[in-house]
Amino acid sequence: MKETVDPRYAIAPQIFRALRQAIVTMELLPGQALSEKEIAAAFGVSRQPVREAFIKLGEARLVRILPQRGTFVVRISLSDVANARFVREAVEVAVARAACSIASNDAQARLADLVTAQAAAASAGDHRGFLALDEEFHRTLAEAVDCPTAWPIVEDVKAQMDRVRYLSLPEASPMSRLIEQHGAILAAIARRDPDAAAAAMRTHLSEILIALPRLARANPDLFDDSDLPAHATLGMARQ
Amino acid sequence: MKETVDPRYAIAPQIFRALRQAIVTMELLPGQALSEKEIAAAFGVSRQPVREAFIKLGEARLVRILPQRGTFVVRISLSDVANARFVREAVEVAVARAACSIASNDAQARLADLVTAQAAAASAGDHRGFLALDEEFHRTLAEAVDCPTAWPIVEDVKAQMDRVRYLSLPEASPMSRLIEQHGAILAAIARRDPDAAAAAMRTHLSEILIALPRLARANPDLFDDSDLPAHATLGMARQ
DNA sequence: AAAACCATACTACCATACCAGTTATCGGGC
DNA sequence: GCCCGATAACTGGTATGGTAGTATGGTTTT
Repeated sequence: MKETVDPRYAIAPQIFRALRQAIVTMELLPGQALSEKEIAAAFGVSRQPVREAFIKLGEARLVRILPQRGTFVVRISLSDVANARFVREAVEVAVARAACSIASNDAQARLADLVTAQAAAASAGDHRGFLALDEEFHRTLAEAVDCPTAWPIVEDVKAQMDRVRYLSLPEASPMSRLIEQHGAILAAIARRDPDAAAAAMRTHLSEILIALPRLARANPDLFDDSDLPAHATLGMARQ
Repeated sequence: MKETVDPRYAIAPQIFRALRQAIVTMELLPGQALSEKEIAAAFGVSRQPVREAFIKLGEARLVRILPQRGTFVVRISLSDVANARFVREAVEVAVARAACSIASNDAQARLADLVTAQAAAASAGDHRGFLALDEEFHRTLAEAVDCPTAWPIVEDVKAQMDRVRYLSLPEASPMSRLIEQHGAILAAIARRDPDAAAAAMRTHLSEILIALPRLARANPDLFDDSDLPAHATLGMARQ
C-alpha cells in the first residue's frame, strides 16, 4: 500500500476517510488486522494521526480496537446494519418531511440536477459515480432543510449500509429503481406532501433490506453470524 | 482545578466525559479557553488523551478548535440547539413508535420504575438526580427496542440541549410536567398506540422550546447571536 | 509424545519532544 | 503619544520514545 496525504490539512481526518473508504469498498476485508505502524508507513506519516483515525473508525463500529492486541476490521453485523438503517431512516424521513415545508425552489432544482446526473451515470454504467451522486443527493437534501448537523450523523451510520451496497455491486444493481425513488421523493416535496415524501424516503431506504439476507447467506465469511438478525420490527418500523 | 482519573481504564474518554459535563453544567462558560497543557496538569496526565477528548468535544460542537490558536468553549448556538433537537426528535420518535411493537413487559416495568424514582427525586427537590434519571429513562427506552446504537447518537446531540436545561435549572423547572410526559409515553406504549407514543415523545422533546427564547434574551452573553434562529419549521417539524 | 513454560515480537496506550503557526508584549523610531 | 516591527510566549499538530499487556512459537520438562 502506498497512499498519500496532503500535509497542508490535518492528517488524521484524511487517514480516517481513506481507511473508511477502503473498508466500505471491501478493499480491506473483515478480520484484516490494521497495524498503526504499517498504515503510518504506507501514508508516510507518524503513528499518532493513524491512531486518531482508528479511534473514529472504532466509534463507527467499522473496526474493533483490542488494547495491547490489535485493531481489526469487523465483520458485517446484521444488527449493526439494522440499527444504522433505523437511525438513518428516522433522520432522513424527518428531513424529507421538513423539506416539504421549507425546501427552496433553488434547492429543489439542485436536487433535480443530481437525479439527472445519476441517470447519466447509470446509462454510462458508472456504478462508483452513481453512488457518489446518491450520497450528494442525500447530503444536499439535509442542507436544504437548514439542518447541516444531520448529515454528518447520517454519514456516520451510512457506512454500515454502504459496505453492504458495495458488496452487491458486482451483480446488476437496480440503479434505475433508485433513480425513480429519488424522483418520487422530489415529486412529493415539490407538491408539498409530507406523508408522501416520508413514504418515498422510507421505501428508498428499505431497498437495502431486499438484498441483505441473500448477501449474508452468500458471503457467510464476511458476516457476523453471532448476532441474530435484529428484531424484524427494527427493519420495518412504520411511522 | 484538581480532577482525577482512573488509570486502569482508558484516560481519554474519562477526560471527555468530565469536560463535557463541565461544559453542559455551565461550570465552563462559553468563551472559556481550554488549554491542553493546563487540563493535562489538572488531571495529572499527559497532553495526548486531553487532545483526544478535545477532538470529540469539537465534533459535538461544544468547543471550537482553532489550530495553533486555542480551543474554546462555544457559545450556545440557537441553530445548533435546533438542529440537535431535530435529530433527537427524529430518532426518539422512531424509538417510541418501535417500542409500541416490541417493548417487553420487563422493559416497561423498568421504565415505570424510573418514572417513580423521578417522582421521588422531584419531591426531594433533587434536580441533579432528576436529570440523571431522565437520561436513564431515554437510554433504557432505546435499549428496549434493540437499538443500542441509537443512544450514543442521541447522547451526543443531547449535550447541546442539556446546556440549555442546566441554564434553566435555577428557576423553578416543571419537573412534574416532565414526569407526566414520561408517563404519557409509557401509557401509549403500554396500549400499543404508536401515534400516541410519537405525539407524546414529540411533546416531551419540544418542552425545551418554551424556555429557550426567554433564556437567550436573558443571557445574551452565553448565546451566539450571529446565527438567526433556525427556520421555525425545524423546531416544529410535524411528521 | 504431550504439556507447560519462557523468550520474543508484536500490540495499543500514554508520555515526551519537536515543529509550525498565532498572538501578545515590549522596545524603538517617528 | 502613537504606530510599527522584532521577539518571546503561547497554541495545537505531529513525531518519537517508553511501558505494560498479549499472542506465538520454540524449548524444556514430565
